[in-house]
Amino acid sequence: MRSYFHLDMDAFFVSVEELFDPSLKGKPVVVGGKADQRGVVSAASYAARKFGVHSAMPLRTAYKLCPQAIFVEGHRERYTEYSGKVYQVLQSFTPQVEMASIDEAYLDMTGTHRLHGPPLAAAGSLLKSVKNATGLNCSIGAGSSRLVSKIASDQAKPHGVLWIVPGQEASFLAPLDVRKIPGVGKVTEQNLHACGIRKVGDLARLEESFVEQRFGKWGLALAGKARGEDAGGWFDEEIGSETAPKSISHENTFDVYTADATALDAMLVRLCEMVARRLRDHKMYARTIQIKLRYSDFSTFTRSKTLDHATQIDAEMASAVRELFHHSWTRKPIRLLGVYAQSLEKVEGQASLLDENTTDRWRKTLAAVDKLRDKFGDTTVSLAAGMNAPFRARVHENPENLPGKDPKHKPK
DNA sequence: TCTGGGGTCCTAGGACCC
DNA sequence: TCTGGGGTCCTAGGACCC
Repeated sequence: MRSYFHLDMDAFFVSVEELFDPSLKGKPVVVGGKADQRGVVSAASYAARKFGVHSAMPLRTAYKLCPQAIFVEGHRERYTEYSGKVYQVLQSFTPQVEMASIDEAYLDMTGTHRLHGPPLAAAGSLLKSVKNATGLNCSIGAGSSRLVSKIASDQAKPHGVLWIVPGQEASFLAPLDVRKIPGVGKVTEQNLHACGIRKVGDLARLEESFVEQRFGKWGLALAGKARGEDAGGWFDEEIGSETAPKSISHENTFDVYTADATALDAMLVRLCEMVARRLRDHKMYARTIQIKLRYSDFSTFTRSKTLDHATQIDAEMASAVRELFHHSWTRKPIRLLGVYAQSLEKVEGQASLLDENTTDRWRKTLAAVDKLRDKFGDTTVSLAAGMNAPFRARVHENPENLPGKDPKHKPK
């Protein structure tokens, strides 16, 4: 019998902000941006949730529901730092740890009974260790599958522990709404409701053949989940197995919608630079390049192109992106632009369009550019001219970016 | 309700090949 | 020139998660 923990931080972003500003404690707090900004709620404190505020909700809606809430900008670096601290605690508890996102982790506890004792006691002491080391609350679910432990941690919130005794999985799951199953969102919930399926128990009772013909291949996986099994897909993978990224992307929503070709081009190039930089950091190459356009009416289009060789060079990406963009843009004002790198490979494309010599010069140029950006900030060096002037990187004469002006980027 | 940004996975049609 | 079937790649879109 296998044994898993799922640990989930309670209102993670809000709790980290409270560490830096204790006056926020107990108050309705919304992390994500100012109340009148375009954007959505990243996290809401429990006090704010009482007013119906929840993550992914537009900030303006949150303000209407709870005008007295304190709206704060997020601090990504802080969350990453504290996520790392949590990971350290978990690592010292057992090596079989996998962070599933910035604020949750799975632990494979199989065979740790002699070391840590029964699940409930082990989870309780882990909860305390996390609190002591970070000052943050979490909740832990324990069960015989990753899926059951995940659903259990959700039921345990806030700051609780819930162990589903082996054999009791079905009776634990049966009364829960189908929406509690990870992977069942708004649409699937509606589809299930339309068949009269509201509770996990309703789903578990159905014939497999019926579920398969009604919901396709993953309907089968769904039926398995209703019984608490890690059936197929991601849940089946071993805990701690390092996986390389499958895609790398950046997108930007404009404060003011724009149809200005120069501004749009500059944004596309910037997005390419950010994506290509991260490809180089991962030592990966992309064979498929995709763009995303969103117009002011929120209609959204994607266009992609598979290159004959994989690349990690800004200007090669930019030229593919420009081509895609100019073939799809209707010249209406744009709300969002995105650039995506897919079909990632660990090795460089063989049939590069550029000859060896050129490729090599690029490599050196980009390595130098990456260093400059590390030192002076991402916007210091731009290859905005792209293919037209590939080796004339421009250092902006912006005093903000010069050494010594910004204490964050002290020259070495 | 007036909707961010980073991802993963799945589906489905068409091209193309054997 | 009326037309099989399977496999793989490419492309577009969408559901879902945090």
